[in-house]
Amino acid sequence: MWPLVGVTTESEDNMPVITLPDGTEKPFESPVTVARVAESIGPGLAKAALAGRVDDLLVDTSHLITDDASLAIITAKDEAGLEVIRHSCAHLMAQAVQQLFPSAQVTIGPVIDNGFYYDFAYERAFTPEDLEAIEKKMNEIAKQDLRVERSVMSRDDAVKLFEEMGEKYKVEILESIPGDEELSFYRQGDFIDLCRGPHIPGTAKTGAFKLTRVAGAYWRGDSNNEMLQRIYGTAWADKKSLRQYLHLLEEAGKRDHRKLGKKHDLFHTQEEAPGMVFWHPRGWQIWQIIEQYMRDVQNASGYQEIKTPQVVDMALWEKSGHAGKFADDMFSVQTDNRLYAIKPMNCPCHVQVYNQGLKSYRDLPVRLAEFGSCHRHEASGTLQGTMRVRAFVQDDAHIFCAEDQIQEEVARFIRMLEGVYDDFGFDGMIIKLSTRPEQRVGSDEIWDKSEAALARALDVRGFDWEYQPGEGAFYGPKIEFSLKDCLERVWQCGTMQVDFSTPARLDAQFVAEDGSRRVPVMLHRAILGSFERFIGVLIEHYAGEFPPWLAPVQAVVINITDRQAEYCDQVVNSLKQKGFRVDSDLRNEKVGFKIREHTIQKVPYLLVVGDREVENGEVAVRARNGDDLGSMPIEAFSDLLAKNVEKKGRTG
RNA sequence: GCUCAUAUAGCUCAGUCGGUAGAGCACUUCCUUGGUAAGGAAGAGGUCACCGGUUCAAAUCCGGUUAUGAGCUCCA
Repeated sequence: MWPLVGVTTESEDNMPVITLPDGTEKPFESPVTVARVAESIGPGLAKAALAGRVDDLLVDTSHLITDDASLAIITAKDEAGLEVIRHSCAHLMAQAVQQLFPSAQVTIGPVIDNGFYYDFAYERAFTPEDLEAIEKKMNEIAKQDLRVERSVMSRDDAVKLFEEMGEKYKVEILESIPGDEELSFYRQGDFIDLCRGPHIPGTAKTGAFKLTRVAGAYWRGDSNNEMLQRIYGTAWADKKSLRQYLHLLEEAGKRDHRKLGKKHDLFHTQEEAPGMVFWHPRGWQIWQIIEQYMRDVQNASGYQEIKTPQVVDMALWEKSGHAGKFADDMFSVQTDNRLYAIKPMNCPCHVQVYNQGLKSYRDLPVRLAEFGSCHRHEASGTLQGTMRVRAFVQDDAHIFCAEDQIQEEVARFIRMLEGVYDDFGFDGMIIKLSTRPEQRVGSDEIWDKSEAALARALDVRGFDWEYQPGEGAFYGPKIEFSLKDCLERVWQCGTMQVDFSTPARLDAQFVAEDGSRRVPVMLHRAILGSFERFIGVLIEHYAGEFPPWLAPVQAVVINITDRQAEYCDQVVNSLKQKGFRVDSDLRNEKVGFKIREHTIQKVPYLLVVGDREVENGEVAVRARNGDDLGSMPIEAFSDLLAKNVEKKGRTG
């Protein structure tokens, strides 16, 4: 918390007065700036002050307070202070880059999670060696503690100034701002940048920073524009926080699903099938567990499972509108002079199933689910492990319902999704509601209605959620439910989309109460999203240490000498008959060796069998955290495991 | 698709100035039958991603292709 100070600019004897957090009043000599107030409270605070919050406005420490106000001194301990540091680091970096590479032009440099970046236009890409030099230069400038000064300028003066400096990109930005606006600029030494601020008072207060990587980025985020050089950095209040963050990154890297997928023998990919996954026995085991779990959940929630063709005549995709928009991203095959698409999605096929037989309003809602295998030719640069692939299976379902059923169906779906994420051990989901894009089908009235229905359904459950304006699909708004991977990257998994367009395009109908033919609304929805992505997120979430109900191998029976081999086989068979996933390890190795190996493989339980256990009909149970659970009869272990694997699944 | 980087044994990686390839683990065989995180010995294993160029000589330098990674753009 920062001290919250009341500032009265004019008291009876014409002197400003500040009221400290403890209530004491202090007369104050004009002028009242954030820095001087901090100083009057104490030298420690004066040194720590990075910015101020005057009423609700973030300002520099040099800001002059002219009216009665409440003032908070912002330090590095505040989230807002950290943002100021990061933003100032971006300026510091730009200054360093221009000193080292005078022909580099500046563009923009915002604050992001954990740090900042700045985009430069330069004749070549920056190298890791450049980064080192830039970071060194930044430290030098920081040491000089240059004053950071705010100034204001008219737009036209600013255009002139930046034109003289040869900063084409800045001029372009300035020219896109209305001419009558007065703009603020920040100068530190020889560097000046257009910026709202606030910024730190001097370059020595930039905290602890490190440049992390270079990357290309399009000017104005448009792939038709030239590519700029983006430098990313991370910045923190102090060295300790920076170290902690770097350590976190390192640890997170260890649970990368690609690394663990190899280590635990779950899957692989290879050059012959880019963006497609070869699932190994253990990985496929996990897949099947999840698929059966989802099947149970869906069955309990009123869904009917179907299966539709993989290869469908292009005509259907043209009718649905997908070919027009995504033709380049579809795999296709030409056979017998007929052009087919390998299905990129399941919806049109589900409508074909719905369309069989005339439906009555009494039949609605119809909920059709499919573990639908889809192929999309995603751009090569977007592929990533199992998270973004070209062949994937969705836990897809489409709900055909009447307009007045949307609300209830959405609410019902969200309950189901919450239960599923909970069962998989996820707590922090991120919810976004994407609204109408510029290019869309359907009337504004319908969009109003469906956006409101989705928003209401979220509010009813009391969720935190955000709008993503303009990000909806062309046929309707959508809710996206995302989970985070170990690197805090956000992956969209669940989705709920309202579609007023596809059913009509594909001639879906139902007979209403009054006997008229009407078009149902279609809800597209998925909880896992794709199995590939969801399993990838799961691997990272659990760092490969799956809970017993998901573990591909739940227990390994280990003998000490050859004498117990036969008994081990009996143990494995009896546990397998109960439906558990159990392996034996009868290799001619020492117990310690085998225990080490299976512990590294994160097998939940190791069952050690020596002569003693054979004699008593027991197994010695060791948990994967190293705990010795003692010897127990096989029955007792199977009860223990059963308790740990309690049937997951909720009814929506 | 764009920018940059990377590609060496099944895996993780080393390979200096351009001179015909190396480690650990894994694998095979043998010895060892050992009670809770690595027992010992021997052996086998590589067209250095692919195609081309420079050179007396290329894993190494250059160009292209493919794949992968980071980011950007995209994501029905």
